Amino acid sequence: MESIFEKADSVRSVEDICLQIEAVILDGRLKPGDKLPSERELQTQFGRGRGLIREALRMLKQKDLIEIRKGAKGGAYIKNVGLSNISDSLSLFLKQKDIEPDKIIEFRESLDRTITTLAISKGSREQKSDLYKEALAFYEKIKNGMADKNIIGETDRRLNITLAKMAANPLFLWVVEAIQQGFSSYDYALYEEEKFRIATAKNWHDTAREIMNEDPVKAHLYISNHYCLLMECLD
Amino acid sequence: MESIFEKADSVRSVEDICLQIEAVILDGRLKPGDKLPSERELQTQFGRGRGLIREALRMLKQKDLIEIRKGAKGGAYIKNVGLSNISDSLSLFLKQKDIEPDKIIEFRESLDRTITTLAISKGSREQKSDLYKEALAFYEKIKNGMADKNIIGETDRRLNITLAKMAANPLFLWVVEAIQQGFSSYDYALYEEEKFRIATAKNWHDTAREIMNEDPVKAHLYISNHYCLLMECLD
DNA sequence: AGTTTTTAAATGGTACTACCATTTAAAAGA
DNA sequence: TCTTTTAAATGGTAGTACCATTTAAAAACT
Repeated sequence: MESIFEKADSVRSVEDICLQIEAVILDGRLKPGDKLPSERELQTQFGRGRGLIREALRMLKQKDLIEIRKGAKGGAYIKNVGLSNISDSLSLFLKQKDIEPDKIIEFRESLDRTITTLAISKGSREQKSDLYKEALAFYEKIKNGMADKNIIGETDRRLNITLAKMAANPLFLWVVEAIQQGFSSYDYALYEEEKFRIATAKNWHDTAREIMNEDPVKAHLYISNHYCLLMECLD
Repeated sequence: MESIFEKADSVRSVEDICLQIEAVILDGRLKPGDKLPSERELQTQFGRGRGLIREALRMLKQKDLIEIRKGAKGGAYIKNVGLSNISDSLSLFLKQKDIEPDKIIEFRESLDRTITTLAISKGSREQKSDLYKEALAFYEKIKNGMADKNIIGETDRRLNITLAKMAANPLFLWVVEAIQQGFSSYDYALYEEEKFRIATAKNWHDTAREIMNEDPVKAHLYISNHYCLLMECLD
């Protein structure tokens, strides 16, 4: 079989193996969905033992670059680079640093304001009305007593993602996703008591409406209100 | 020796080992600087082969939770959680997604504006005047023909970090550091030609002055100007 | 006694072999 | 043709042996 890799450096073997594999992924020689050679084949291509190959694959998996399947037709498959590992690291970072809730709220609020502004100026009419419909449905459900926390949390999350997508800039989407994984716990608190649950859902509805109306000032007011609620709720 | 770990789950061994080790780090049973038992000792504590232990340690190293040293007194030492792996993942993400420069600029501009606003309202007098002094010195040096690109880049980077610290919120600092690692290249472009180099340094000086004067509106103007220069420069 | 050199122990780095578990696809059987 | 069985490919795990590096203790030398 044709070898796509070179013999690995004798010191820092694992790093070298990782870099070579990363390279073929990044420069497009292997695309998402493609399969790397089997461990035993890589063993011969890199001229290194299987243990080192496995260590390298673990690192790439941790970086979320590959996915490993068992059995025949198994092996390391190239993934679409996602954000899970970043989010993972971030939540680790936040846990260890023990960051205060009000700092998180401050950050998220400013992020939301920026994203909202962008969403209003860049989002399409259709996106805006879709967002509004989703927020309205959410509000209605909550008003009618729907209270499954998992579903509520998931919907809240999806609304945030939808909004971030409207900003038409993947970097904002990245931060939102990273942050969201780190603090779903806080938002869940907001949906614990009925009082906050309804107020928050109504607030989402109001925000989405103002985004549809393309009124950034009012939208920002509702966003502030959202985080006031959250602050109040956390006491 | 007293065992701090339990026998690992027989399926998903590596993940289980990782989780157990992460746990003792996160709940403080082991602090930065402490050493994990040797691979051979972990082998017996987890009741698994050495290969699996090594795979788990690789993952933790990739997460930047531990540092591995060779020789006697070697082993896995707990690290202070940093941002290197996050920045790493981010630049990987950006490379693969091939994000357009103007999206990056848009993101950074809005980030800078927010940070500046916060810096003005939260930063101490002393921090503000320090920032100004640093920006002034930077401007003077560049005017007088100092042109070492490495030093210039480093100074620009430090100014950004200083500003981010004034915002008194570690999350902003995190994003700035992560972004900076990903795109130092763009900023370097700005300091290539003398025309842009001087204009940019002057702009930094103006921005810092307005921050010291606590005038967010003017400061924002200069920030916009900075990114206009960058856009212009990239053509 | 003090300094340098040598040695030994601890530990991570690597290779190799053997076998198990899972998955897929081909072969055999109904 | 459909179902069952079998075999091959591949990742998962264990274990052993040996190398390379680092540290600290022991020995040798002034």
